[in-house]
Amino acid sequence: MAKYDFKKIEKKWQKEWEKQDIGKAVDFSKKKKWYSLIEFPYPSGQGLHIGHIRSLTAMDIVSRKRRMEGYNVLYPIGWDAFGLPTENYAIKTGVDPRVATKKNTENFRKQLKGLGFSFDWSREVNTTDPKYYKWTQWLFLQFFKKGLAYKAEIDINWCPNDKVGLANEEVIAGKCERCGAEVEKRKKAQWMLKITAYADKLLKGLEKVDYLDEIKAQQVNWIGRSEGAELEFRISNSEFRIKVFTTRPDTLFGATYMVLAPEHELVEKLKDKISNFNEVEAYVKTARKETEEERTAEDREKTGVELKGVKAVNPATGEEIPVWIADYVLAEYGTGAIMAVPAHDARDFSFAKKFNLPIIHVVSGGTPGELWEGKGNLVNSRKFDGMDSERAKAEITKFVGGKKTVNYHLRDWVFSRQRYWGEPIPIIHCEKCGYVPVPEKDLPVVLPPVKNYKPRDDGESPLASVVSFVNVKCPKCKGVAKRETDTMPNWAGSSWYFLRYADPKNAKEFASMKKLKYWMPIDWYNGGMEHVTLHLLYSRFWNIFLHDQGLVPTSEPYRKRTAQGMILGERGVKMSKSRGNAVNPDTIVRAYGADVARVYEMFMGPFDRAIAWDAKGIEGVKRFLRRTWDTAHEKEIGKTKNEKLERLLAATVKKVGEDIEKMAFHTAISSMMIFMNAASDEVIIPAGVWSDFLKILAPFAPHLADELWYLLKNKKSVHFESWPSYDPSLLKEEVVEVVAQVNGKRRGSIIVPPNAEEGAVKEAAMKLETVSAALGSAKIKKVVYVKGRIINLVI
RNA sequence: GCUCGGGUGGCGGAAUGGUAUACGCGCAACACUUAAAAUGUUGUGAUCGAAAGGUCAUGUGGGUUCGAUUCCCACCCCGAGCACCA
Repeated sequence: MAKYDFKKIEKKWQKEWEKQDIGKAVDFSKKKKWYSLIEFPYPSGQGLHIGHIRSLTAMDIVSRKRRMEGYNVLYPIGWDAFGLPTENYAIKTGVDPRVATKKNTENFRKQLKGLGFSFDWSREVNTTDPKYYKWTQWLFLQFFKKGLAYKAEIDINWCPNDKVGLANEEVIAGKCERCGAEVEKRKKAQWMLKITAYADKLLKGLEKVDYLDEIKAQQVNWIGRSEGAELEFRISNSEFRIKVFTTRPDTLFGATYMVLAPEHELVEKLKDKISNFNEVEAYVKTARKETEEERTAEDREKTGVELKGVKAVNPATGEEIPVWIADYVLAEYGTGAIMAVPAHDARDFSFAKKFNLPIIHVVSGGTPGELWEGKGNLVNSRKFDGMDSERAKAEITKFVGGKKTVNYHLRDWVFSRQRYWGEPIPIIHCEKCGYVPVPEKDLPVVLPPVKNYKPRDDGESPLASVVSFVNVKCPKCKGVAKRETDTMPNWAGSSWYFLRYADPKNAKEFASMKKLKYWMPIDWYNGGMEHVTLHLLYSRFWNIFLHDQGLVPTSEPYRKRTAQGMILGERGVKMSKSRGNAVNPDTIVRAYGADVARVYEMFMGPFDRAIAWDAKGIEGVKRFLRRTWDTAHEKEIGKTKNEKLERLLAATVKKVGEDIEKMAFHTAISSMMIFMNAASDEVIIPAGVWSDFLKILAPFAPHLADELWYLLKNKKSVHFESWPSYDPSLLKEEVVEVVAQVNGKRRGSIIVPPNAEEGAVKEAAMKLETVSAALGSAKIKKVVYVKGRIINLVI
């Protein structure tokens, strides 16, 4: 018997599949369509990560099963190739990112092909290809034309040492990742996308999609919808008013002071009235310098300064209350100002304690003088006394002429990067005409070559140094104008790549409506947990927006979204180069083969849970596949009747089919192992049983399954076969073991037909010595009989 | 603090109201071998027992039930995400 030579087999079938184009997705096929998606990888210099295999294998299994079920399947692949690591590599070595990207994608392609994934390679996309990013730019302009892309002064992370604007992920604990210098905030005009305009749609859309609960929860959390009221407070002896947002208008009578964010515009406007303005100014300055890290640190002592000389009037009581500034109030949220109700808000409470501000209890519950954030009936609230707090919210809002409003934690999306390796933002700035979009015929705005990839000392992108790129004619007035030199964040290309897969070669549109109508929405999207907030939210935002413009057929892009757990290093810590515990996929594939690598990664544990790599565990899977090979060669596969095996096969087909849909791949594999263990005990295996087993094994271990399939003298690949069905009557056993219990405790068991009647079973059970011993002379009070399971005698 | 997961043998884990510990790893004994590896067979939660069998075990404490890993209540611990969001 030939040895299981996975190297030879895997190479052979990979070549054969390429020839037969088994991953080919056919546009407009009459078959039902199925679209499986994985997050397209970032082609890093390190090559494929062991974790990629887990996600890609899972969707490969689903895709292969769907093909066998008769679907026309789209399972595409591409490269999310813009981004920092390649750019940093260019800065360090001077290697053109285009060159590095080409090399890296070639390596990734080779690695992925070596794992036998059934991608439609003809639809490969690459976000750094001008033919691709032409449309990323075009899509940005659609946002611009609808007023959803705008420029605003916002804070960026600035490294004073490297003189460079940093991406959030480059700021580690408030310090520059590269040089360790303390990161500062700096104002810079940035392009923004108005995702907040879609907050409600992003929230509502979640109701009709099938995402893992924790994924939905994270999205909901991130959007952070909060219902409340906007109330106005008059400032004494002044025409100014302070607007506040509150979720607790019912506590208005307990508002004993107000707080403005240090950045609040009124601070400057009230300058003349503020007697301690020097102190105030100093506080604002420190607050501005503080890093996000410091400002939001846990258990931080509250700080603040009173605006002396300024009083606000509580609209409910008519009483004057002091106004403070403090950094616990955020300028970007709500109105940037709050009414402080120390008795019923933890933050206001600790602030009031520190600065000796009055605490007035206005909702019953808790102890007066102490914090109470729960509901109750109003007290100390004049005519509202006794009213329950829920109703009082509306009544008091009405009473003081406020209005109901909704606020979101979601912020607009900062869409500018002062970086080289990204899509140039296709905008021209003209003194006369303002921001003018680059005309469609001039797209793409191609990223020009540069000598130095490092952002400039003034914080501008290296593109700002390319004179021929910057200086252009205004498309509108033909006067002198300057090109935008900011590039897009790496989220841009990944916000719509799934649309391009439907029509990847289209030179006239980002994708044709006809093809989008055929393929969208994505039926199943799997990826990492680390992308379920931002990437998922951003791409949903783009899709919903494009749907509103009539450019894509569905509002939500993903019908179903799941996430795999991370693969950790051997002792359960994160895999990393620095820890030296990273497992190299190439080594694994070379030593064990692609099929073992695939099956092992699916067998390790529950798919959605993080799990530690186990060098020993992979041996078990190796044995399983080798045993399958041995069985195929040693046993006679032929004409025979074997009811036991037929029953087991039926149960296995059912289990594997159901488990794939639940992503319970590990139990699917364990049930195939059980079948194999039984099959290897037989001398002759019925050919039909063996064929069906190979079919259900095929999505998991596609190479081995095909090899053994051809061994049976089949002419076409197992991957063109239909997913097997099973005879449900085979699942019914002819005899069953019924456990005999006395008072719920197992005392023995009896073998009976599945439909045996209670009387007969009871009689048989009582004949058991162990049962009669347990019963003794006691009287049976009750009998609980569950057919095929248990009989419980209660005494 | 809030939200979402999770806690079961030496280890990864299975079982979603009905035989707890499937499957795999590890370990032990045996067979094959000059030997080792590989392979195969058998065993493997703890504890008492020569055995038959008993008792105890699914984070902790309570509850519902004939019966709870599974359902309910309270608590403890671990992981992930968010977080001075008014």
